[in-house]
Amino acid sequence: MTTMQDVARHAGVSAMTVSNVINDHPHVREATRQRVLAAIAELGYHVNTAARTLRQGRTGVICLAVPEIDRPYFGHLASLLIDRAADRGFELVVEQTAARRDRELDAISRSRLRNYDGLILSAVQLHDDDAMLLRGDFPTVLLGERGFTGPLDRVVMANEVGAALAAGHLLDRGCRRVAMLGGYHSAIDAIDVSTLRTRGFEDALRVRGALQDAASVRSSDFSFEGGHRAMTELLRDAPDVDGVFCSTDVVAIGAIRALADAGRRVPHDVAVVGFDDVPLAAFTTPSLTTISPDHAAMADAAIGMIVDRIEGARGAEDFRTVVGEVVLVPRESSAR
Amino acid sequence: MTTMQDVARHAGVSAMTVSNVINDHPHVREATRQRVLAAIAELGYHVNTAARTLRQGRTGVICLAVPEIDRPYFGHLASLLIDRAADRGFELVVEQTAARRDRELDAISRSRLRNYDGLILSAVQLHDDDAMLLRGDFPTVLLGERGFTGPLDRVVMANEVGAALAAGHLLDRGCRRVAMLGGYHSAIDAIDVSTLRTRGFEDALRVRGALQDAASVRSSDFSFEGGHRAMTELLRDAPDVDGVFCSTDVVAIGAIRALADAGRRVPHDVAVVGFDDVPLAAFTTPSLTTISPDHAAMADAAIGMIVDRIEGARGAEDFRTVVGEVVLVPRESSAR
DNA sequence: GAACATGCTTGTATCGCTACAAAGAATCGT
DNA sequence: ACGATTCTTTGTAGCGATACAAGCATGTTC
Repeated sequence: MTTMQDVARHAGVSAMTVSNVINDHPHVREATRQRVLAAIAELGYHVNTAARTLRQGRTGVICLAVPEIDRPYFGHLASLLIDRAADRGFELVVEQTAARRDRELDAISRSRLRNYDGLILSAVQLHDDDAMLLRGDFPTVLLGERGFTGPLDRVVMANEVGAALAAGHLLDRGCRRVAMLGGYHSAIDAIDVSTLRTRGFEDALRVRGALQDAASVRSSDFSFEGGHRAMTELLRDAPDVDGVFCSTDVVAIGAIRALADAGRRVPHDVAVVGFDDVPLAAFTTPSLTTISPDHAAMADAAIGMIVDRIEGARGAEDFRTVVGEVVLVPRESSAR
Repeated sequence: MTTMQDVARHAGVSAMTVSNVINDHPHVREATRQRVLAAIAELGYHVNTAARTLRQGRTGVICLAVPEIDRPYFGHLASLLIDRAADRGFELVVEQTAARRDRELDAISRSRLRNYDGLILSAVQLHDDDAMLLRGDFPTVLLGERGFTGPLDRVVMANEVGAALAAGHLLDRGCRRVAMLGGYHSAIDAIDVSTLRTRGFEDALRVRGALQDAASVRSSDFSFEGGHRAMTELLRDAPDVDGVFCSTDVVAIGAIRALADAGRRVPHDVAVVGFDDVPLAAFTTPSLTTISPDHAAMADAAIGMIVDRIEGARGAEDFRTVVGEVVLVPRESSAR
C-alpha cells in the first residue's frame, strides 16, 4: 500500500505538504500542488481513512440501522436520508439489525465502536430500560417510535392520529364490520409501532361506538406473506368483514391479495387502508388508500438533529422530539 | 473517550493484557480476565475501531454499493447478502451510488480508502474502460452485469436467456403484438442490463419470426412511474399491443397500473411479464409472471468470491464469473 | 538442584495520518 | 535597508490499538 510518505518522497516534498494538498489547505503554491497531485495520480495513492479517522476522531459517515432492509418503507426512508445527509456533507450507510431486539442493541453498541459519527436507529422494539444503553455521548437519533421516553433525540410519527384517520375513513365509507391486521397489544413498557397504531385505531372506533370485539385485531409480521396469512385467517373467522386497516402498506398489499384469492372484491366487498404511503402504494391495482407520513420532513429532521449533535450544536441535556405529520391519501382500495 | 490504557490502569494490568482479553487470546488467567472485563463494563469501554483497523489493516466490513437503495430488487439482494456475509463472519453495509456513472466510480475509489475489506458493486453503467479503475488489489465483485469483460470477479444473470424465455412465453400464450418496456439499445462498449434483456427479447422474437418494428421497444427508468409512463405512451402509439415484457418487475407493476388506468384488463387484453421475481411479484393483483433469477445462489456466489479474495484464497490473475440461472415463473399476469 | 518447558504478562515499536507550532522564504511599507 | 507581514513548507508528536518478542513466574523433569 502506498502511503503519504511515498507520495511525499516521489514529489520531493514533506508528508505534511501532501496532507495540505489533499485537504485543500490554503497556502500551498500552485506549482507544488500540481507536483503533489501528479505524484498521487502516478502512484495511485488513496488516503487511508483508518489513519485519518484515528487522528481526526471523526469519519464523516452516519449509520442508518434498520430492522429489515428488504421492506419498501425502509428503502424509501434510506433513500431520503442519504440525500439529506449528502447535503450536509455526510455519507450515510445502511446496516440491518434484523428486527431482533438483541441485534438492535448490538447495532447500537457496535456503532459506538465503528467508524460512524452518528447513528440513526429505526427501532422496532426498544424498552425504556434501553435508554440507559443509548444514553451517553454518542450522537443518536431514534426514528419512528412514539411511546419510548428515554432521554434521546427522536423523530416520530403521529401513529395514533394516523390510525384514527384510517378508522374514521373506513366508517365514513360505510364499513360496518371493520378489522385491523398487523395490530398488537403490547405491554406498557415496550411500545412499538403496532401497538400505537392499534391503540389509535381502537380508540377512534370506540369514540364512534363502532368498536366490536378484540378478536378483529390480528397480529401479523410486516411482510406480504404476513398480511396474506392474517387476512386469510380473518376471513375464516369473520367472513362479514367489510373494512380492514393494515398497520403497513406491505401488510395491506398481502391482504388485498388474500381477498382476491378468496374472491372478494376491493373495495366493493372490503375496503382496505394501509399506512406508510410507500411509492408502491400509488401503483398497485387497486391503488392503496393509506396514511401518508411526511417522509421528507422526517428525513430532514433526522439528519438535521444528528448533524447538529455531531457538530456539537446542542447540549448534552437538550433532547428534542419531532413529530411527523400524517395525512390520509384516499385511493381506490377504499373508494366505495 | 475511554481508551484501553484507562481500562488497563483501572484493572491494574497492562494495555496488552486488556487487548488479549478482548481478542480472546489464550494464556490469560481467569481471574485476570474477570478483572479486566469488570473494568471494561465499569468504564463503559468500547474498542476504537479506527485504531484497530489501522493496526490490523482489516475491518471485517464489506460494502455493497447499489445505484438506488429504494428499489425492491436491491433491498431483496441486500438482505440476502447481509445474511451470507454474516455467515462468513463479515458485516455488510449498503451504500448508494445514485445510478449516475460518476458516482459509481466514486464509490469504487472511495471504497478503497474507506474502511471496507471488499466491495460488491451492483453497477448499472460501466464501460470496459473502467476495468482499469477497478483492477488492482482491492477485492471487488461486480454484480448483475453480463457484457462487461474486464478482469474482475463477477456474478451475473442470464439476462438474455431470461428475456428470451419471457418472449417465448408471451408468444406461447397467443400474443401477436408484443412489446418491451424498459428496453434500450446501447453502444457496444456500455452494455447494461436493459440492453442485454432487450437483445435477448428481440433475438427470441426474431427466431420465431415475430419481430415487428423496433418502435415496440420503449425505454423507461426502473421505477413505477417510468413503467407507467412508458406503458401509457405505448398504448397511444400501438393500441393493439397484447403482450408486454418489462425489463424489471417494478416497471411491470407501473405498466399494469397504466393498463388499468386505460381500461385494459391484464391478462385478458394484455399479458405482462416482468424480470427479477422480487417478493412483491407474488402478491400483486394480478400476480406477476416474471423471470426469476436464483437470487440465493447469486448471493452465495458473491459473498463466497469476495471473502475468498479478502482472505487471499485466490491469486491475482484468477478471476471468475458465476452465472445465475433464471427460470420463468408463470403467474396471473400472463394466464390467458 | 540445575535445566527446561509452560503459563501468564508486559515493553516496545509501529500502523498512516494530521494538529500544532515554528521555521524559512518572499513581499511590503516606510 | 530593515523590520513587519504574509505566504509556504516542514519537524514533531501523538491518535489508540496490536504484533512481536522478551520477561518473569511457576511447574516439570531427570
